[in-house]
Amino acid sequence: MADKPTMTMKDIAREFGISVATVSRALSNSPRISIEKREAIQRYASEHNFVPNTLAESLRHSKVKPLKIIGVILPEMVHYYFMSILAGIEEEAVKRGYRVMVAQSNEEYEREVRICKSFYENRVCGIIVSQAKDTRDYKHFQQLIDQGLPLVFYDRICTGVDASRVVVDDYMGAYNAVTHLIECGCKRIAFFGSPMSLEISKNRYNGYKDALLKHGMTVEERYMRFCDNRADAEEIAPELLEMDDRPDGFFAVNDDTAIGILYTAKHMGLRVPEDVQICGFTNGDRAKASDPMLTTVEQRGRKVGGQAADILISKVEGLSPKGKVERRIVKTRLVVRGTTRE
Amino acid sequence: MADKPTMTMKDIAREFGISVATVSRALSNSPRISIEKREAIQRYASEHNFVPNTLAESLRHSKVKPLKIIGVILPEMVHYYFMSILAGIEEEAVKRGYRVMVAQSNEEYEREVRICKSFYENRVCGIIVSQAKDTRDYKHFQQLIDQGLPLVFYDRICTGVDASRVVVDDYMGAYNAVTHLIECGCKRIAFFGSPMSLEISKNRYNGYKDALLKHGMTVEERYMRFCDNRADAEEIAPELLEMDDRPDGFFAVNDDTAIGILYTAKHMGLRVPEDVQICGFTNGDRAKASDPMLTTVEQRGRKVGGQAADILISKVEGLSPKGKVERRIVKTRLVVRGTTRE
DNA sequence: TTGTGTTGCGCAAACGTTTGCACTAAATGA
DNA sequence: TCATTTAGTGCAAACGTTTGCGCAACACAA
Repeated sequence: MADKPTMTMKDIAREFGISVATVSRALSNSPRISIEKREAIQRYASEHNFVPNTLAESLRHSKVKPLKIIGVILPEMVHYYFMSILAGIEEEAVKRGYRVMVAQSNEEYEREVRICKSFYENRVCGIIVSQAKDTRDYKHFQQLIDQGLPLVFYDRICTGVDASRVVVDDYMGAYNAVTHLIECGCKRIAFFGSPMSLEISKNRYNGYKDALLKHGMTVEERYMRFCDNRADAEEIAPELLEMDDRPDGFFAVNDDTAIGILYTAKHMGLRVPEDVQICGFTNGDRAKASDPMLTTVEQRGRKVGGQAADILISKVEGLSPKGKVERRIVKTRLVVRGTTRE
Repeated sequence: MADKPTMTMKDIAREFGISVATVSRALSNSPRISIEKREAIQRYASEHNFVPNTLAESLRHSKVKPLKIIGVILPEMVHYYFMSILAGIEEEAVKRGYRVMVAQSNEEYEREVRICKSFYENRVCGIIVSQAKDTRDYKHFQQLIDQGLPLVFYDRICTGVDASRVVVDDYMGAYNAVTHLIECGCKRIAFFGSPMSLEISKNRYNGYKDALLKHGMTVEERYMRFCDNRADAEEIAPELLEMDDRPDGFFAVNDDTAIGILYTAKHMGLRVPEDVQICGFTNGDRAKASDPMLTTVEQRGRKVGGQAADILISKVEGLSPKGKVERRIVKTRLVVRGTTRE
């Protein structure tokens, strides 16, 4: 904010009685300037904290130098996990001298495309994105990459383009959660998840399945439902809970759904965790607000965001090759609370 | 993203067989160019969607034109109210062709100062901020204003500088909440709030007080506590609940605290809402996750954010005078759920 | 002496605008 | 008729860099 009296190369040139060209070359370390003069000029410049005029530089090169701004696209903002990720990105970014520009796609393809375009025009140095549910076409992402902008996906990775990605270990998260339920004595564990079109649903389902098989249990269709929100859970859970051999354990794809199951069970007169045990996924604000508090898989949004930012910045700064695809997997952590016995 | 073959004034000049200067003047509508030529040039330019090179423009004027980027400072990101506000800002911004850059102060003064500086250097067109709890000194804000950057405060307004602000109607929110408790039959209503140093605490307290007085009740010191989080609430609430004439109603400054009170009461064997009624403030994720669900004051973060962005953009675009201080108050809305009888 | 390099630096054009000034031609006034 | 105004346009400098090219000075070899 301090208003620099804005010194130019001309000033330096005058000071040394030399030409601007020489100053320019000295500062860019051209070997065509004698070493003594070069150093003298560089010292003088840095002492008087000379900073080259970006405008002129860019104009000359007829291309602008990318700013230290990371573009982040969230499917929606008011969402615990996404906000945690944003927080993680911001922290890592600040640490390394970057800022973040943020936008929400509202899960709409059209919006996502517009955001990409706008980010590009605003000259962000790279983009971190979780694609909208709507998105089936990946041209807008590919274009960015073609323009040389590094791209990193998180959470919902894009299968259409080959870019770096960081996701949470959904498989192990689910595997551990279900194993925990089994260890707490559950014999019939239900699965409430999203349709398998999303990578993460598939992974969580596989974790669920493998945990069952590993412990000699069978995977039963009738204990599985496509359901990923509370309203649906409250509608669907009674079907299961009224069965003769009703599930005594539930693994839900997120906390919201888990809480729907929890209260449905309670209102049906079942005790949690004595009669029914429940495990969610996320560990957001809700998890601690329920009664009993929710056992859940901590999704480590901050960590995910931090890793995504790290990958991106490393590419931007050339610390790691731009083309190289990095895939990082953040470990989840089971948070045991009141909806499981232990 | 579409790579324009980047046409310059020179191209236009060549096309018309005139000089660049004339083109420049024609496009800037100088009366010194004959009207026919002016229009012809303008038509040609827009038909070939010529867009002037910002770099050159800025270089010439030796000052850069502000970008359409709004800087937003949040005390912390992972916080329901603040994310709602951010979402509201983003929506309004997008609607009007702006983008948002975001940073969190973590409630630290130092960080806040650095963010302001960095935002300025990144040439945001204005800043929307809720000051950190730490902040006692307002020079950094004043400097921004002095540099001509519009500033809008939300939530925690800064008393040190005279800038536009948008806050929620804390007074009426509290007043209505407490009135609701009274109408539900509460005779002894406790108040759990933050210290009165913050404007918002004072307002909520006043709303509480006036609602009591208005209904012929008295304000009793012993029913009031400085407490604004769950951990403290769980420690403090028992004191009150063990009194002979224990409160039968609680008004808490946020949902977190309210939930602390709720569960403390339940664990002490009291029934909610039969024995004790509770009302919170925020209406975040937690509010619907508790059992029973929390009656609370909806804080309308999206609306607050939208209004803040509106004020800011109007100033940036000169629709409203920059110097004028706007104060907007967003109405709250009482959301009645299970922790009050009605 | 001439030829051939090498070293160190400056000139000037270029990037795409804006703008003060000057110039021409036509119109107007006395 | 000549002086003055006016309208319409172009020249060229300026903004702060970068960079191809050329030039001077000197060294060294033949």
